[in-house]
Amino acid sequence: MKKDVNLTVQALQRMPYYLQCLRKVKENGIQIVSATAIANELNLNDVLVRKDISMICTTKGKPKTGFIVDELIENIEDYLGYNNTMDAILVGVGSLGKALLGNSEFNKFGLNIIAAFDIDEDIINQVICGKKVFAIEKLQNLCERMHIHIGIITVPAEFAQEVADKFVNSGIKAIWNFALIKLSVPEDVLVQNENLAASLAVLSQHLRNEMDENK
Amino acid sequence: MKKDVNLTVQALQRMPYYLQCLRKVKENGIQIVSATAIANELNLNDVLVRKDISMICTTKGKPKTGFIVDELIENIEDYLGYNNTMDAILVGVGSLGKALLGNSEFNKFGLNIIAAFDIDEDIINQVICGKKVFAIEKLQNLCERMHIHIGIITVPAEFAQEVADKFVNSGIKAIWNFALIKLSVPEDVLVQNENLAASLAVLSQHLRNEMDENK
DNA sequence: TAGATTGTTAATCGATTAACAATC
DNA sequence: TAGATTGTTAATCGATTAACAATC
Repeated sequence: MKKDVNLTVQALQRMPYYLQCLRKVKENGIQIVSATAIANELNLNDVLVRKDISMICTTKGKPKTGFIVDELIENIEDYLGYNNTMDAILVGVGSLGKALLGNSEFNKFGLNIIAAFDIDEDIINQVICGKKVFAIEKLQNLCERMHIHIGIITVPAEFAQEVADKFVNSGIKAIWNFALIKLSVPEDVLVQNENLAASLAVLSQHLRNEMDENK
Repeated sequence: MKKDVNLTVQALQRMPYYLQCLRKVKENGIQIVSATAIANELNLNDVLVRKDISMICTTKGKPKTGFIVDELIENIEDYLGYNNTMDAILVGVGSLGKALLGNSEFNKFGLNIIAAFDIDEDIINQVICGKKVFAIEKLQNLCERMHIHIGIITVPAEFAQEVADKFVNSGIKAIWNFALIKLSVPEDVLVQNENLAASLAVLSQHLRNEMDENK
């Protein structure tokens, strides 16, 4: 049974950490855990954890004892869709694209990349990590035929919008964008940006502060 | 000349987008741009853009005209440290690690990965994308000798804490963590998590909403 | 001058945290 | 019962947005 609510992006992003924490707890043979314990482990506020849990879990906690670990795990996995995989395609078989194709971990997170696309004749028709690379022209047909709704963009920034347009025309509703560019898409299509440059900016600022302090 | 302030993480993460936008504007031969124009392009509030700019730029905008594109670009690049590279090392030469080693784009963002480490005998001493792979035992010595302050973790989650501990002992002050685990480190060390599972969670929730609507 | 844009101050909005009664 | 934990309501906090005078 899955709760039909929407979490804020912040709450959603905490979920994988809860899951990681709960699995560790379970490995240690513990069957019941309090929100307070989870909060301490992850450096979060305990009320926040309780609220997040109550948003998506059908289970209620018991005062004094806490929550049943197994039930929490199942509820979160259900909510995150880890138990029924989503099929996706990937465009741009460069070094990053290859890495994503080869990342078997994604299956654990409910993502299954079924095929890749590129414009480079040398790569087309190759099989990389068990996934075939097709010519970009075949994208629309394959997406429609296979009812694919997730597209991953790992092409250079200058081609990303072009790929996004193709995605939209092919019925894709969610785009995982690794190119550093703001894509414009219709309202019902979600773009999740994986912005490595932004992460680097955060690192860089911290490092500069550290260096300044030690001067 | 660089302003010595700290931006919020949110503001910091907008910077690479401003930069991308400004470079595009410059390519079109435009020399002066208004905050309003940038805001429209990136779907942001114009006051927010103005505030972000005023935080890190030494240039002031001129009423009615706007800001000088070249000056904005230079200020942002300076602030983000794109003009003086930071040296970094990477641990875990799996598919993701290889992809990061091979990503020549990082140099543009001021990051220079100078060496990699692994425990796999078959990989040690290999040269991947021009970067040599060393045995993990050599990490501390190399970091101290070369004054490295940035470490990248691309090992499986169960080994990540161990690597982080080694980093801390070797004088690393900023960790870019691709493993899905909350690392515990001293207060002065920053951990920037690249949480691909969290991104997938966002995609998954949106997709479920879309599917439900079309039922 | 008129109008567009800047930059500051105040208001809003939403997420997180604090306080506290209810429960086992 | 006493004490720990839950879950709700109110307060806080910080980021974003609105309002508006200053400027070219």
